[in-house]
Amino acid sequence: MEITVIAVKDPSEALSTLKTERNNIDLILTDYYMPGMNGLQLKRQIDQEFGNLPVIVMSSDTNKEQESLTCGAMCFIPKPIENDDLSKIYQLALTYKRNGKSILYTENIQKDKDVSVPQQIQLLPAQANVLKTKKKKCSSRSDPRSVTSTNGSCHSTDGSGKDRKRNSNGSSGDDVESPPQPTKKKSKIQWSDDLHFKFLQAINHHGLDKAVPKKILEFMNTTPDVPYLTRENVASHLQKYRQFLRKVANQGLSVLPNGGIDSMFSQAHIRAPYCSYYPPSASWYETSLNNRSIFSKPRQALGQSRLLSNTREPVRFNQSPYNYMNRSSTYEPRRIGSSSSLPIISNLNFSYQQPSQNEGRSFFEPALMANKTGQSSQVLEFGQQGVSATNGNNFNNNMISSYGSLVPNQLGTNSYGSLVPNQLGTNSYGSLTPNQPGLSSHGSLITPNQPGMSSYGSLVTPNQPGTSSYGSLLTPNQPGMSSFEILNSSQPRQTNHGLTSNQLGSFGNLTPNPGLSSHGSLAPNQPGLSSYGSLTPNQPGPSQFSYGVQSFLNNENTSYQPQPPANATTQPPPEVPQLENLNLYDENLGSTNELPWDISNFLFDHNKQQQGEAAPTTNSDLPANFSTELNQNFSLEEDGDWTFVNVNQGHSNVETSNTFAAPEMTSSVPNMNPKHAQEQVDPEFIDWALLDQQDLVNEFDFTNSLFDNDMN
DNA sequence: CCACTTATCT
DNA sequence: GAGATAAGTG
Repeated sequence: MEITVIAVKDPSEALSTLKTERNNIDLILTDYYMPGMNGLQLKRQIDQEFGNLPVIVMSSDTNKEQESLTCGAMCFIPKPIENDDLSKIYQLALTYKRNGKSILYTENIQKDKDVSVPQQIQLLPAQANVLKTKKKKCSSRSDPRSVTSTNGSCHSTDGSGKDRKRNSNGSSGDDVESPPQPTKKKSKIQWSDDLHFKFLQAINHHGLDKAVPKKILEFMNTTPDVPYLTRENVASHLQKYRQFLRKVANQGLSVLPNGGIDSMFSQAHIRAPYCSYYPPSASWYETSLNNRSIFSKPRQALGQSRLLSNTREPVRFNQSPYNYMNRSSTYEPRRIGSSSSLPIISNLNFSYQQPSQNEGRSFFEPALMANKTGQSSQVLEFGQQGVSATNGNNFNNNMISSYGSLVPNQLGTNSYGSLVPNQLGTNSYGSLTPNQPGLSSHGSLITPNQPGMSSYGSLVTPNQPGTSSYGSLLTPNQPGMSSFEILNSSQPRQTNHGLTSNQLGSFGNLTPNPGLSSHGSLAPNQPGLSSYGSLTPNQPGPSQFSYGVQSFLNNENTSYQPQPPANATTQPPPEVPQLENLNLYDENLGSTNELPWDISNFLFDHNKQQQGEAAPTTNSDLPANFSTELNQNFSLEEDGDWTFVNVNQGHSNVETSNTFAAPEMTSSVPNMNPKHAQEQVDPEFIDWALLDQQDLVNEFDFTNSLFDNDMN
């Protein structure tokens, strides 16, 4: 039999030749490296356009052998080609020609004793699989060559097996003639983080609902270095991924080991690349909200700060107990990081040399700080933006959690506050370095989190489309997402609980937000708006009122009595802010005036007497069993290294002369949800500001006192 | 038949 | 448990 060789100069010509000569071509011999596309890409293209044709890949780069075989090359021939090889290629071609250019060449070759396969030429296991597939499908295609003589019979399952799954032992009469197994086992696709990341990118690109295997595969193939994947590979992975999402959606973060992120710590890490995507489930979302005081104070929780400060102010870590005014954050059972136990200290990998006495605290001594202060660094506190703003020292709270290893964490373990990159496959908490693709980022400093990931408290982390942003500093989150505690502005139509102005309701921002009410912002809000507990006076304007502005810029009187604009004719009467003014945006509910969180966790009655009346003199204090309760909450041993402190022990009123008197405590908890029964609470008597001011009480001194007391 | 999802197997 | 593969579906 005669064999004709058609030589072409490049892949595109090969393809065009195939178009016209498809029926006359039985075997393709290609180089690996070629202009335009490599040999495997060419093969892929051929597969798509012309069906399976045996392709032999040649290259001097023997590193490409494995890839070639994995990608379905018939065999790989290292260059330089030897005479021997040529003859074998010839034999192969001849064999195929003889048997028709069906894909079913594998067994034929092996049967054909004449044909000896060169050593480097390894039969691709996949061929056997293709063979099986073809068999099962009982092809009725008209092309006679698609069915070989050796395997012409279609073993129909005659419909009876329709509702039956396959047997565990597939040999029950299935294979009329089971093909010889290839010598090499088909290698499994390893969904590495990198690969999964690309998978996520594809999902992201198409949208989760529209991402189907084929589209995903196409998208992934646009990026170089993606190993050859079949649609089935992707489909399988997609199935697993969806299973994961479902699980997370159903259970929220409880899907994580032992019910919380911090428990992951002791788990070392979450396995499975699937774990790198947390859809903002309802509970998670709610949890986030619960974590913030609507009243005031840019503060605790995610979203840090220090890097924005050019001061040398020592970094302070974890002011969690300080957060006592925000009961919901510490008592909130589902709050991220507080839901179960704290990390086990023995898991921490500190590598820290204690500095000499006069070295002072530095950014690099998180471990020491944590231990010395007893401020048991909590995972939940990934990098705060601190309330030290009250002292004009903005951003000097911790931005990394207190588990600040100075050495790289171990492979496969999560990274908390490390200064070095965490390892592949691990999540990153408060690290200074970027986390790895496909992983969530919690409080990292310079961690651009990856697509498909939510961003928690990262510093310069532009989070990706379709993800929510929690507490990031420079993180413009994407349209349609809510933004919590971020530093810069979020996108329109979002609620922003952050540091910068957003378009909608603003809580605890550092900058003014236009057009909306402002709670606890550090900067004045815009004219015509109400202001709650901001640090600066809100703007003069007709319908604004400012509650409890703890301004260090202006005197407090004016903070309660903002000056009308020059062109104002009359001073507007004070106006009690209404919750209706809040323009909350909930991802699920859309715009809503209803507070989406349960405020019953707030234990204090924030009513105060009346506007202008003398403030109550009772300092609010923590419940007597507060620390104990917390420690129990977190399964801490009372006398262990990890303990909560009662923050009120930390400072004295002398140091904090600007301490505001606490509101009178009553047993009633005001129901601040207007849609619920409001009962007898006169809105005019609600002074939200007091809470703020209590909250904002000289944190600087407080922190110092902690350090001073505890470091000796 | 194809591509997708789901079920099952390895 | 990850990934492959068969079965079911439109």
